[in-house]
Amino acid sequence: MAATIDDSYGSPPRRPNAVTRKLEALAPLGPDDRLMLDEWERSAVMVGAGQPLAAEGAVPDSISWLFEGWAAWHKDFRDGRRQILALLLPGDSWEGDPEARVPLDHGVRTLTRARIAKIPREVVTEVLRGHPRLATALRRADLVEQSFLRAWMVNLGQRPALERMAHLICEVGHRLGQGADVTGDRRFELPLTQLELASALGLTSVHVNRVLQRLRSGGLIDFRDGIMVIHDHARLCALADFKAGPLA
Amino acid sequence: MAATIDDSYGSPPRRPNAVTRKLEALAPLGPDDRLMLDEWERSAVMVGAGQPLAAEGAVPDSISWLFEGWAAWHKDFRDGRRQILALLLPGDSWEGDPEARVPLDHGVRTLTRARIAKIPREVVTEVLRGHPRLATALRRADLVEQSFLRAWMVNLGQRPALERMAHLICEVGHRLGQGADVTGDRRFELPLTQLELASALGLTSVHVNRVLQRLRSGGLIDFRDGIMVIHDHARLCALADFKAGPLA
DNA sequence: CGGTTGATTGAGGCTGCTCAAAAGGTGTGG
DNA sequence: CCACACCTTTTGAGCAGCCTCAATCAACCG
Repeated sequence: MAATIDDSYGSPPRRPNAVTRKLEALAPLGPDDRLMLDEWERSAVMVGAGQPLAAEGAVPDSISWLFEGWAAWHKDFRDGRRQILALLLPGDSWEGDPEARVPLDHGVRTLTRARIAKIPREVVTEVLRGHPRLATALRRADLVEQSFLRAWMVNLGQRPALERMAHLICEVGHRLGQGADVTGDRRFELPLTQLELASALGLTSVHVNRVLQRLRSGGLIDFRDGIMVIHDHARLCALADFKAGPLA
Repeated sequence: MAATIDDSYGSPPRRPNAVTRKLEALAPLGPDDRLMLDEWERSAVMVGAGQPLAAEGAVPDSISWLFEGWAAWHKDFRDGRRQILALLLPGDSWEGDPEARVPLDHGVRTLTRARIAKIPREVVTEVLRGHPRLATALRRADLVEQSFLRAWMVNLGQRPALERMAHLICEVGHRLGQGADVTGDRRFELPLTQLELASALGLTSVHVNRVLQRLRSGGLIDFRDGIMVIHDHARLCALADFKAGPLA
């Protein structure tokens, strides 16, 4: 299952890992940078689905990279409700601040099985000193992430459910599919239950279900067994008012 | 009008400017740091209410500090709708990235008359090199801001209108009133129209009006002529499920 | 004094929620 | 191999929070 996440677009074997691919899209890297990332990848461990990676209130002492699988930032309420603040896709990192020792105000947990490298803060700081291009790429990655957060906020604040869902699908498709072929259907794994989608969108799972059916019957998408197929990308983006950021 | 914003708690004259006050609350500053901030303040200019400070798509070449008055990040829609993403209060800054030249994905505009210092990026970078405590304070300020953004997102995604409004009031009161006396009413300027509140909360101005009336008739607050009075702070925070962040 | 902006109120309707139940899938134990 | 529990998806009925449209009123301003 998890192994197919990175390969849903049918690329050649032996390609660089997800982190390298993501960062290379943001800033040119040198061979030394790539070797460093490969070394980090070697320290990655496998974690099951639904595992907490960081609890609200914890003081992070490391930065983690997601080499494979999905995770999410979230805030939980006493009554069981949950808001997903951001999705973490292969290549993403979290616990981003390299210096200030501040407790987290949100939790992080895996959504699928995931391969994760946890690098102590000091090591990252030291490595970045000797790898300026890597540092630039990471800074840009942070900007991109914040840009997604703002778009997500607009989504929650301003869009009705149908468009909100369409926007999430466009965002994920865009983040995953930088190398997608534009003709024909786009297809990717979206390993979220309807309940998790609801937590991300600020809706109930019942309503998510009905919204997905409307998108399906409109011929825009298909979503079954964790596979999202976009039939009409142009119309979906128009509906969602989706605009790709300047960097991402 | 604007001159009273900083003085609504009736403090002695000649106290440090808003930026210094905010940063000192986050990390200890030295006399040299304070002098630097005073120097920056001297370069501040007055800007009218409702003026754009940065347009979506612009590539920022400076970092700006708000010494007096209010401003907001926002995203506009074609149809005239607007989402306010964050409020900027006296002491806050924006266009925060010191390096990457990335176009803004949101606009910034004043909500009131405001006094603003615009410092070129290179100057800031150079100054921070020689003022490590200032650099620490600014990094922490950035963390606090991101924490507010996440809380705002939860607000938009999960809370019904009444609680959403209560949460915004608590947040603003908290950010403004670090030195407030806790007994009796809390009172501060909230120079937003109901339409602007609606843009911040993802509601219509009509509904904002009704929600304010409910809070008023419940004895929780009073809001007239841009002055917010909190009668029952404990109940308001409980209603809003407001928790102050670890730093702020 | 007319024009504009913001606050307020009312009527009516739709979106999205709550409550409830059933169906399909999957893993577990007997 | 079946029974059972559990999770996810799906469907229905009814309700209410919030929106839309519209009009009125107060305050300010040229």
